[in-house]
Amino acid sequence: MNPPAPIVHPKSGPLDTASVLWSIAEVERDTGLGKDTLRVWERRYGFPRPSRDTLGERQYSHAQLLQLRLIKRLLDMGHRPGKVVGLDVLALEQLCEQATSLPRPAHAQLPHTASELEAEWLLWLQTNQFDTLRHALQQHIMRFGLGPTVDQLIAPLCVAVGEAWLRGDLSIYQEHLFTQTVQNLMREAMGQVDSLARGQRKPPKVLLTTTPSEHHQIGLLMAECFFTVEGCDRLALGPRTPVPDIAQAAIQLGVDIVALSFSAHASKRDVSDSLSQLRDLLPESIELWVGGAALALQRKGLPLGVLCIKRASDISLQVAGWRLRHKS
Amino acid sequence: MNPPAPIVHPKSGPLDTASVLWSIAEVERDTGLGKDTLRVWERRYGFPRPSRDTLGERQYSHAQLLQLRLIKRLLDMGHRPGKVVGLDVLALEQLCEQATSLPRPAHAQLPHTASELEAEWLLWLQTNQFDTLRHALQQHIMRFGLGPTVDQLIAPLCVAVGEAWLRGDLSIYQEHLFTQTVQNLMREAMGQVDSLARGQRKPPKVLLTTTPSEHHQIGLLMAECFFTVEGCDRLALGPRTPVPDIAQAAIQLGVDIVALSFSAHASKRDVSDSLSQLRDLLPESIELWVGGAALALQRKGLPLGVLCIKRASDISLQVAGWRLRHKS
DNA sequence: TGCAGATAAATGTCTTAGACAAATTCATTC
DNA sequence: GAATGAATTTGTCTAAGACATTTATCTGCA
Repeated sequence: MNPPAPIVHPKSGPLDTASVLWSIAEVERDTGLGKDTLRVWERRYGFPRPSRDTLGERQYSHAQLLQLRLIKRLLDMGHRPGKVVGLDVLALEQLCEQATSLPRPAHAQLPHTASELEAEWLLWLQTNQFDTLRHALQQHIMRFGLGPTVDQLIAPLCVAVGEAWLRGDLSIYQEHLFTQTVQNLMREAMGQVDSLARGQRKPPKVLLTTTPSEHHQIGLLMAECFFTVEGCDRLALGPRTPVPDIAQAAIQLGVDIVALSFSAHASKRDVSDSLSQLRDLLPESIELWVGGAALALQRKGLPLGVLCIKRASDISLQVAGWRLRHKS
Repeated sequence: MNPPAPIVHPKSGPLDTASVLWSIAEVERDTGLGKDTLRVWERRYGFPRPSRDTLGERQYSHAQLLQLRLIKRLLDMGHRPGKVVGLDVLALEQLCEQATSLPRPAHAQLPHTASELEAEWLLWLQTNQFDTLRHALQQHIMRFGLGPTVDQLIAPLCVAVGEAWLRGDLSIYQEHLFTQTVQNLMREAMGQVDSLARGQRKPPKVLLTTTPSEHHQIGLLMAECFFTVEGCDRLALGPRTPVPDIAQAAIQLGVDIVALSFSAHASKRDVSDSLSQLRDLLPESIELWVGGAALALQRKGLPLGVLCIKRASDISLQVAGWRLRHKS
């Protein structure tokens, strides 16, 4: 019904990914760039200029798809379409590396246990040793605790996996398996913390979810981990709840805090619109906390009454602050 | 970037859901009907005919949205647009009830423990007693086992929740919380089964996932439960893996079976295209099993070499059959 | 130098109407 | 009944144009 997509199907030809052609609907799904956007870029910037089939419909080459992925990544990092859509692959890759090498110093501040081992962890993924990864992560949790593991190991690993995928060092299914492994692990760990607490949950009561355009759940789970180790009462709605329904849920369930997560793929517009709408719908007594890799969060211009969490580990501090404020 | 959606925002007016207007992008997200489809229906059938703002852009009323949801449900059940898009709400509701009352006898064949208690379970959801629900489900698993619980309790409950949402008896956040509760429970139960087995996993090795247009994961988890109780070696990719990557994963990971799940919202085109493409990409030695509520699966016309699972519980039988075939 | 405000450029999404392949239904014939 | 062929239905693609909104640049003032 929705995006059925005329699948270009290499019946019995060479099965190399390089020779496959992509329809506009498939490119939209793969890159997250809307059909209208793709067409208007072609009109304005002359890229991408796909070939046409007998019907006159666009057929994107694999090279164009890769270039579009690269462009999307750069847009998510804050570049403007007019500056990057016209460039060739080489220039794009330079820009990308230039940017990924910058945030390193920020990470270097922490005990860089992970940062050095990172290559080894990635190797496990590349060789499909997911059980090894799982055990290593479990051990890390036991040794350093859930919070530090999420903050210093899982979060940087997610970034590294994303970059490896972009470089082509990791295939999509490996990224999926990584995500599933990590998610299950976090859920399991939280379950253990809960069973230790024997149902004793302290305030604040927190509602966790994402907006409908945000599919990624892993940031939310990382946040939930920190709320869990603080012993908070949590209600996880999972991803993709419509904004009015988030507000309804928060009010009817009587929560103290609504926590949202935005990945790097979130559009600035969606972030600010959702936040201001939600802030309006919620009573003042309910706080709105938001975090994630989205660029829109790092700029100023967030609506008033929205607390931006820069690092997941800051949640512990903020929870302590909340409890202090509600001591009475 | 992608579907930023001009959010219609009732700044300080009456906050009733009934008075809110919806943009075409929001209607697309809510109903799953594409923008192009909505516009072409208006042109052809005269419905929905939304009002326009000062810019000339479509503003759908809440009543129109509800009617579109109803229509989408009927389409998913196999009705044709030309027959249902022109009808009024009353006729639509009659059609809907007429259809939902039919499949009951099929369910009545089983021990209808659940069917009678269903109202009580739904009441827990409506009153937000999710812990009660959770405990009751856990108890049910302990008493009757994971397989029977999934087959006779969880699956019908999912259907009942979907219908309750359509009737307006359940809000979206309650449906989300239900889904999360059930998903966590199934994952937990599978974890327990695994820990009992101490890593001993027998063939067949199964890869579980959905296609990119299929967001729903719960059917997949139900399937995974049955593979788990059979002691199979499982690899869960989570939802939304591109078809070529499913094939790549299956080959590189050396699985015996690829298991896909399609919810009722899946379009026929997507189902058949994905299945035939995947069947082509996979070697014959890897079996392709598919199940779910999608209508396309119940009709004949599935590609050769695809095994359609009518009920989740059939998985146990099929696994036994597979093992018999691979005895040598 | 730094900050406010106005102007100009950029950008994504919506609009229109037409076209056509693929799927489905209906009528006809064996 | 089952199968063949014609007619209808249906979703998605195409085109260029329009415009609100956001971002960048320039200007003036402290």
